[in-house]
Amino acid sequence: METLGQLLKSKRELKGLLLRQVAAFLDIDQAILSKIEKGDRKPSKENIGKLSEILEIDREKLMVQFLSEKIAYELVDEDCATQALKVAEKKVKYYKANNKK
Amino acid sequence: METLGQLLKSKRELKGLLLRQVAAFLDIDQAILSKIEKGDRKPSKENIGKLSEILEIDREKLMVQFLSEKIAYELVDEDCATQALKVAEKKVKYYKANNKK
DNA sequence: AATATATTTGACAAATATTGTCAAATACAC
DNA sequence: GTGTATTTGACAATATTTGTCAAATATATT
Repeated sequence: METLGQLLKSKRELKGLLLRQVAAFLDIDQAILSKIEKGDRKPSKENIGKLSEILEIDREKLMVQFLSEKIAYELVDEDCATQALKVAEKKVKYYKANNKK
Repeated sequence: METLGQLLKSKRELKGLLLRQVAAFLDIDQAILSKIEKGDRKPSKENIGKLSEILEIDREKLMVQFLSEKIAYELVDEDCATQALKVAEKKVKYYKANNKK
């Protein structure tokens, strides 16, 4: 299963861009971008936006990758992970329906 | 929709326990427990275990409440929340199937 | 193999966030 | 009113995240 980092790296290489170049565009140190690709650091939301631009990846697709990976990582050690996700889905729907502001 | 804090508070009151008593059992300051019930602070995993004991709530039920609330809170502002949850579910299943160790 | 360039890694500091402690403020019962 | 329970906010102590940098490693070119 492809990780966010792997996706970013393969797209970057496809475009023939260097870490240095992409990092400059994101305005971060290239060490951080390297770690993001390696999965050692999480990108910020701002990073995601910029990455979707420069690598021409659909923003929403990237965001889903990012969020789902974060959540899955948080839950991987929990026995009741799947159940928690189902309940979370209900809660999100409930909040969104009611808490509009 | 009932929050984790509301569940904890109603169970505590049902048992006629004071914040002070429950907090002592959890070995935390009662101010923290009050905030947990109010939803201002998150309980630790250890807290959850102790709470399930003293309030006689099924541990897994409490854990699901806790985790799902945390996740829902993280996602509530995201447009693609539901999609992210579905992908997260796949990832969790994938990790669990493969990463056994 | 030697050089040049790209990437990765680790150590560390700076900035943020979380957590615990305490006392004062508020609410509630009698 | 008094007494007790709960809530709140300020603050310190801790832990986590984030950024910076240089050295180590890998990769490509000649």
